[in-house]
Amino acid sequence: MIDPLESQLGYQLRRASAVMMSELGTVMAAIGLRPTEATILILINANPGCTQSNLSRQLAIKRANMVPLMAGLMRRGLVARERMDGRSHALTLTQAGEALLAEVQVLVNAHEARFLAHVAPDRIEALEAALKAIRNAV
Amino acid sequence: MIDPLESQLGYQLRRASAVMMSELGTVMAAIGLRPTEATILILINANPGCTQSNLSRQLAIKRANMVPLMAGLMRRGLVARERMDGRSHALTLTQAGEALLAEVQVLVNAHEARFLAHVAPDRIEALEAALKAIRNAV
DNA sequence: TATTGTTATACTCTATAACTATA
DNA sequence: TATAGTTATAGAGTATAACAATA
Repeated sequence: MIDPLESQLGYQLRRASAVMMSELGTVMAAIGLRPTEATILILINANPGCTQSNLSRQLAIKRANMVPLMAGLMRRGLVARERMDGRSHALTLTQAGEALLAEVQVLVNAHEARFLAHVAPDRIEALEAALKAIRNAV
Repeated sequence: MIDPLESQLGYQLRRASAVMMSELGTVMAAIGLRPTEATILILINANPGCTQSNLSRQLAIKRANMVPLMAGLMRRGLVARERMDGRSHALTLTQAGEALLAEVQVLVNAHEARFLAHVAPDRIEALEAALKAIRNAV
């Protein structure tokens, strides 16, 4: 089959991203997390005391969509929150959350390494720079 | 906010892809197509007489999900199909489909160029090679 | 007035199972 | 037995509008 999409950057980006996301989904399912939930744990750990709105802006997830995500993480005892100023809450990882984050980091690092192994080392810097440029193009 | 995700390839890939896809969605909406519908027109044009299953494999879209997509394109008179062997149909673009495809190509080319303009020329080859490598890593 | 968190809702994309009819 | 097309359905992810409480 002739495929003109092979030479389209946007399409190739979409397919490459889908491959990595799907694989990450499988990997994360082993510890009961979805990729998005894992990114939330990573961000709270790096920014203890941050709010849901902070996360939502950083991850480009609408505030409304953060609600069920956070509820799930709190229900599972991975994240705790404490009232800050009446309308916002400071988020932190619980001990269980920190323990799970350690597993997340191992899995994510292995996942990244697995894919980067297929990219020529002298192209990795260009790949990362190009992705940032595309993200900031708008 | 400290963001460890900035250094993660998979996450950057996802965000870059989301930016381009969202932008393409806006661009394509001007001619009443979603990005996926546009890719179908492109592939049928490059492979007249192909079947739904051919497209589904090439685009990594499940057969079941092709049904409403194709139904929509046929209802709008962009794609025609003709019985081949009783269980499969040969797909072709109608005249209206070809006319719309011409618009698609103009928009897609402009869209690609707009983003590639932000990537250093000597990195584009590395980017494309890396994306292919990632796609084929599984 | 603007922001935080929330509810409700809807739309797209994706996934599976099961059916029919054909090969 | 395998394939093409289909139906129905369920799960994610994402989008908007609107609300209460607070700043």
